[in-house]
Amino acid sequence: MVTARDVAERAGTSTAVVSYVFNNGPRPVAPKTRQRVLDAAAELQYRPNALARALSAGRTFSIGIVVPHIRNPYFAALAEQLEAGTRARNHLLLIGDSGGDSAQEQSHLTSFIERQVDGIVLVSVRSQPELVGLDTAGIPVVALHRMPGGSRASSLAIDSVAAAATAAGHLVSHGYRSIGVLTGPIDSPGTEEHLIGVAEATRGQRVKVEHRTSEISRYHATEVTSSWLANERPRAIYCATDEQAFGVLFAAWRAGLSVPDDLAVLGGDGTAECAVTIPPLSAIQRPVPQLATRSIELLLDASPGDGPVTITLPHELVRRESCGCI
Amino acid sequence: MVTARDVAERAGTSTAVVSYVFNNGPRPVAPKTRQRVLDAAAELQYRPNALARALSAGRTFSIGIVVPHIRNPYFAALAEQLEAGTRARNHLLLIGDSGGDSAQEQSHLTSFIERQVDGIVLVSVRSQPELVGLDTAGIPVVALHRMPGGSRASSLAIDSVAAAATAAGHLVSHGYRSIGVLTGPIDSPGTEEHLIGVAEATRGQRVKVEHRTSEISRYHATEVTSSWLANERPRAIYCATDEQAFGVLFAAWRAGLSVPDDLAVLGGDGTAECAVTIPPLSAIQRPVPQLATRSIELLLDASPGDGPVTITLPHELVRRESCGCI
DNA sequence: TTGTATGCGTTATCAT
DNA sequence: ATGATAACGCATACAA
Repeated sequence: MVTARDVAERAGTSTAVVSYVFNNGPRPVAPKTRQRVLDAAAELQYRPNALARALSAGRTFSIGIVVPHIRNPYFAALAEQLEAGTRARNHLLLIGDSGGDSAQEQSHLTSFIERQVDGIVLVSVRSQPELVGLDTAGIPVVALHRMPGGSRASSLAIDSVAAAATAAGHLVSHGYRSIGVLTGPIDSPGTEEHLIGVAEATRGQRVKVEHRTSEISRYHATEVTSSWLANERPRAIYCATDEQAFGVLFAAWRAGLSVPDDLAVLGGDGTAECAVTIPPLSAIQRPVPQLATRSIELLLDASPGDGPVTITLPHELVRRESCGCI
Repeated sequence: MVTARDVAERAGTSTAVVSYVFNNGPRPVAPKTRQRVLDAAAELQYRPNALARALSAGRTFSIGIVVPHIRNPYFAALAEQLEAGTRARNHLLLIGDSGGDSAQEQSHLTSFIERQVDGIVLVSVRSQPELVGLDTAGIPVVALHRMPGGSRASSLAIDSVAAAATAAGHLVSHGYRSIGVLTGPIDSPGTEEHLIGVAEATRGQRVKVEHRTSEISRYHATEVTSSWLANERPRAIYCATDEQAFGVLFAAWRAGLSVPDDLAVLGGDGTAECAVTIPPLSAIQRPVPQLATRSIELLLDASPGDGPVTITLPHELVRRESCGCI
């Protein structure tokens, strides 16, 4: 490995000057000296050691994100946006996949603490994440869903109750009188909100609501839906996530049902993939770009003093063919 | 931050002993002392600083992967497997998304060098990646596609020529006499091999072969395919990647064409998603688990001395409905 | 078995 | 403007 010392020797100067050159400060360097350093560095292919730099400077220029499943298009989109955003600010994004498992989630968080990330974006599998160690480590956290009161983490999310109400309301306005709701496991973040929202929108509407859960996987959603459709099936299904909606679409096709004529379907994330499903999927759209941008701002621009904040972002209903709109 | 020194003080011992305890060596520690250290560490919620550890030990326990597009299910699957594999070996996986851009790819590689990763898995956007700096940094690299001769990187891949031949041969065996081939950009890794393989399999078969390219994106593939289908369309299309095949499926549906009756489709990755597309997608299947496992072995278990290796893994044709098999 | 002291590569303070 | 040097937190060779 070639170090600042090697560069200094070759340039006939000291390591301090090498550091000044590569950081544009904090001390000025004579143009001639600077050039000698740059030349020496180029010839030696010198790359500053980010570890040493971080150890000395006290920040790593990295942030971490933990998601339940990186193959879920919504989380992949989130990771993609976050990566772009962090890169634009010269930071590295560390991605942790919890596989929907609480212990693995904690293990990633611990790993991030050990690696001294400057901040963490969290999509927890638990509705009441523990966040053990994060506060004592002094690492800021922003969760992309509601957090229980008194939490040390900031929260940046859409209003899931309102979103579910929007979705259910839209299905009702299509005239569908029996609505199915497919969410993730009972204790996963958002499930309760979705149910409340749907209840609100259908109250006094003479609409039958039925609730099912599946893992947040298109494959498991397909399984669950297949048996659902085989019996007394709803006229429309609102899925808490796109991933599950994809599974519903497939199950409907397998069952020989036409979407939206026999069964209307609504997704809950509004990922880009919705535009090319068969048929294109109407969905509640989460503002991924804002989610990413604001997460980064919250993490990187927060003053040490200020506590956790709770921010609600607007959602949108994107109408495509699966609900019967087009 | 709580350091080893804090733990040592509280346990009434030295930092050396704290280190011995946390690393199970290299010196033994008396059970009683050990327990005191463990207790102190627990009470203080001590987490060893991975940066300092890495700086001192000379390895970071991390490996990096650079892929063109993390939202592509094949790369997402790769990342997922790799992450599981590295975690099993107590390493962290750093994921870099090049966005299909050569400069961004290099920028990620540089970032990985600076962060002193122990190894790099590369899926390059270029058929002749430059890998500047990697060799001088002494970081082992394994590419998941063929590399030009004389490269410093190992190569771990299926035989794309044979895979394409398998695919084209299968379509021919279905009796399709006009076959379309949709690959990524001309200079992307594998494109040439695919064309050669298809040519081999169709030689002297009185089969018409037509080649188109698109970005490796389902959306762009949809665009390209739509105009393709509008004119003199092929009876079957073999796509170099699943991502593109998904776009073809959608374009066919949009055009009112039935798959496989009007148009047969074959994918090139064999991701899990193929099982739930409409209709399910037949595809060449890449051995993602082996790709991941062996990459990790190559990077982590290589003796300093041994040079780059070239390994060919077997592929498989998975028959589903899109080609007409079921 | 345990403590002391040095080095890892960088930054930044204090001299010069 | 630049050089010497002390941290940063941990691992380990060397002492005891």
